[in-house]
Amino acid sequence: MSTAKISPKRRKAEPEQRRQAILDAGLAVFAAEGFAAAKLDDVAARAGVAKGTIYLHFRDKQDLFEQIVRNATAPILARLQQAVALPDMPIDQVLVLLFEMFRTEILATDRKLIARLVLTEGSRFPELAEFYHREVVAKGLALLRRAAGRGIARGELRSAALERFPHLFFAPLLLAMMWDGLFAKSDPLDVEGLLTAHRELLTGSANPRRVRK
Amino acid sequence: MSTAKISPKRRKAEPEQRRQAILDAGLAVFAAEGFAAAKLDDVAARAGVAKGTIYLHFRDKQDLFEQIVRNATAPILARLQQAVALPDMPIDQVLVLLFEMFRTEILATDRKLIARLVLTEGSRFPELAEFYHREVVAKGLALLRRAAGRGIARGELRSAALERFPHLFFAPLLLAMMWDGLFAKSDPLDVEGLLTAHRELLTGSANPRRVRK
Amino acid sequence: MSTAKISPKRRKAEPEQRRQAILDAGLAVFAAEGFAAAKLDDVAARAGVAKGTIYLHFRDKQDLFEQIVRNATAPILARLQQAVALPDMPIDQVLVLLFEMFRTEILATDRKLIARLVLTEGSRFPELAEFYHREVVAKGLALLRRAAGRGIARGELRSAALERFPHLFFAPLLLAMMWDGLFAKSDPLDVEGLLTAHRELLTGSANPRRVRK
Amino acid sequence: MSTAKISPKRRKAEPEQRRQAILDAGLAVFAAEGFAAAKLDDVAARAGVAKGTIYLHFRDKQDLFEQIVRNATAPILARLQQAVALPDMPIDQVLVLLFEMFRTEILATDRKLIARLVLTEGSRFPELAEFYHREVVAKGLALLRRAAGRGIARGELRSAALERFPHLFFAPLLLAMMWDGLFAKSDPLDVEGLLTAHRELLTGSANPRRVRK
DNA sequence: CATGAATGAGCTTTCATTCAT
DNA sequence: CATGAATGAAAGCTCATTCAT
Repeated sequence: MSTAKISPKRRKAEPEQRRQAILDAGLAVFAAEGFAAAKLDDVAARAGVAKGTIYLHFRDKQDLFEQIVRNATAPILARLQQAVALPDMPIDQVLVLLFEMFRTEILATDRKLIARLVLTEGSRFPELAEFYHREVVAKGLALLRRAAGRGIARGELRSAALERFPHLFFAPLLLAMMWDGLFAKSDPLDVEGLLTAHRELLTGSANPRRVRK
Repeated sequence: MSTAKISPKRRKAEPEQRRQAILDAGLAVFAAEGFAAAKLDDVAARAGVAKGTIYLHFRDKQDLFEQIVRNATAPILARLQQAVALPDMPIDQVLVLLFEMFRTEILATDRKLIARLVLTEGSRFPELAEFYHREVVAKGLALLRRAAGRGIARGELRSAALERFPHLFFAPLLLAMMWDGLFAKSDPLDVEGLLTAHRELLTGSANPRRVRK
Repeated sequence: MSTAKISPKRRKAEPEQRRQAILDAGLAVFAAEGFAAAKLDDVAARAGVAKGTIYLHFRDKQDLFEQIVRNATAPILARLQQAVALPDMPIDQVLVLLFEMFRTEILATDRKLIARLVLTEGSRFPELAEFYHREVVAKGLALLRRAAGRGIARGELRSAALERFPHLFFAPLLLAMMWDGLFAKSDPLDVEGLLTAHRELLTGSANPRRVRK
Repeated sequence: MSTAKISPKRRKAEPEQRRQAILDAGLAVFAAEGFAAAKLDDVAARAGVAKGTIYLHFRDKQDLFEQIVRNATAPILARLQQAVALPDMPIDQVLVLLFEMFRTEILATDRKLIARLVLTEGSRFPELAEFYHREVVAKGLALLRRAAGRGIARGELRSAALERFPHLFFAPLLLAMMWDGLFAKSDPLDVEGLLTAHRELLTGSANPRRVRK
């Protein structure tokens, strides 16, 4: 009775699951080896499928790579939408939220690998880089540019420069993302401390709450 | 015997020139293609030597790659030494100097390619990453940590966090380095503006000198 | 039970129709690509069946190929039987009939593709070549050998050689069959003219009827 | 002493010899298996080189195939030139010469394989077919068209049709070339007899010498 | 019977590395 | 030292064949 139910479901559900398994395996392998050195044999093995199966879902190695990145964009965008929809709040709280979101939703997940792949391989895939810029980077910058504008209007931010260069909000996030996997072994980075310090700098003469602690 | 006289100096000098030509060509090719996709054929062609000649100077492809990075470290270190040896000066001036140095000595030169290679390939070469961290990153951080300490002592910096996380000085430099080659085409970055804005944030309520100018 | 009634004939007829559709599709694909380069995917698509269906009717790719050729033999044999059964007539009329039959029944139909396939792939399928020789080639030669014998006896053919080498009747047909598809684009062949000229040569001092026209 | 001489020669002479070895091996393998089924592994093994060596001389499999055919054209052309340069002689002698040349220079050599390859694979390589038509077929036809014209003028040939369709001279050669390798095993063909009979037909009221025998 | 997703052996092609000259 | 032809392991991709549904 149980098998009678499981079996039909497994067969029906599998196509998309298989595709996802390949995407997941591909991400792991591409992240570990880089695009050029990644072996589709390894991807297949890790996904638990035969080599040929990859080609039922993806045109070729490059297509798989691009689908991995494109596929991971949707959830990030969803997070950004949430952030955009937040009620107006002090810039300091916005940053606390954003940095926390970054730590839990990006750094602690596979999405960190996606972002790193874009950074490390993007220059060899111009269309992909452009896609990522358009869908993720530009939107994130716009979001923070607006928040910065409001913060400046309210007098919460001293420097107008943040509206012109919202990149400055993100630079330490980028650094944190790259540090790990490069220098983490010899010199681990206290990401929480880094981001707290970053907030201090951005929001002015130190964060009283933090400082007192 | 006659040939030995015709070009005694050239014969002596050439091996080292050849080595350097290979290093230069290798940097260009590795930077353009990444380690795995780089072809030693291309390196040899670009260096104007035969493919076999590479193996007279380097054990294998990986050794060439590591030598390229290690070889480029010395000049960067020299710059850092200069910076360390500078007389004590206001933190603002230190930053102006450092950011200018970064723009002219790194961003505008091949050293930018070296740094990018470390960032993009470093995780596959742990020893190399460790070497780079020890020789360049750690020293740069220490330098700025000291400068930050002095700045705080003098009241030029509001936030003590910069002494704990001198990384924050560098994060926008990292961003500038990666932006180019990824998103430059669709959204060029005003690096000078970015770094000026960054200084404003670091040194407090806007940069009066800049503003007046 | 209800389905059994809805289309009792269709259900019975379909299997054979399907088989024929696969044979037709296979001929087209094998003729266009050759045996080795032909893809069963293409055959299935062209036949409007699933790939697996091919294996319900044929053991494997090679079996399909052989069945295609064997299957096409029957109609050719029927034509040959007709020709054999013809009343005794002047050799010239026999040739007119035969060449016309060749043009309309072979050259203008898919059977041209069959013959070409035997010529181009036969050496890799010895049994098939032997089958084709036994069933078609040998019979055709025998037919013409008899006709030649009668023509010589009647003084319609000058050369006894045609009885020993009835192949000479067929050689231009072979040439016509191969020319097309090889050189037709740069140098189209007037098959009717060729066969008429051929008859002139075979039947002696020009064909008076043709010449006068 | 002997090795001292052999060694330098072997190294210098080899490049072109190697290329030729690959061409020869390729012809054998392509002729035996057809283009699509031929394995470059087999070509390399038969040529006594490593697989990669093929790619030092030929762009890819198709290039190797085309070079094999193109490479074999020169000697055939040379033979044709000789034939063209022959002094004017009775058409019967021309045919004796030509057919003999065909038997010894084509049928008995690897060039037979070349011609067969063009026939069996030409339709998949239109440029190659066109090349072969232009360089070999058209020239051969022109040669015989001239000879036919002279023969007709002299009254040695009864039918003017041969000038319009010199193809008729060649058709039995084509048949002989294809017969072998297809039906030779079950029904060997007496090529000499066939060509003699063909000459009888072409040159008129039988060949007295042959007939008496 | 029919389907078509899945398989994996097998093929072409590349390229780091070697070595005779 | 320098060369570059040769090597052959390794990787991407294809497609005949199978089999659960």
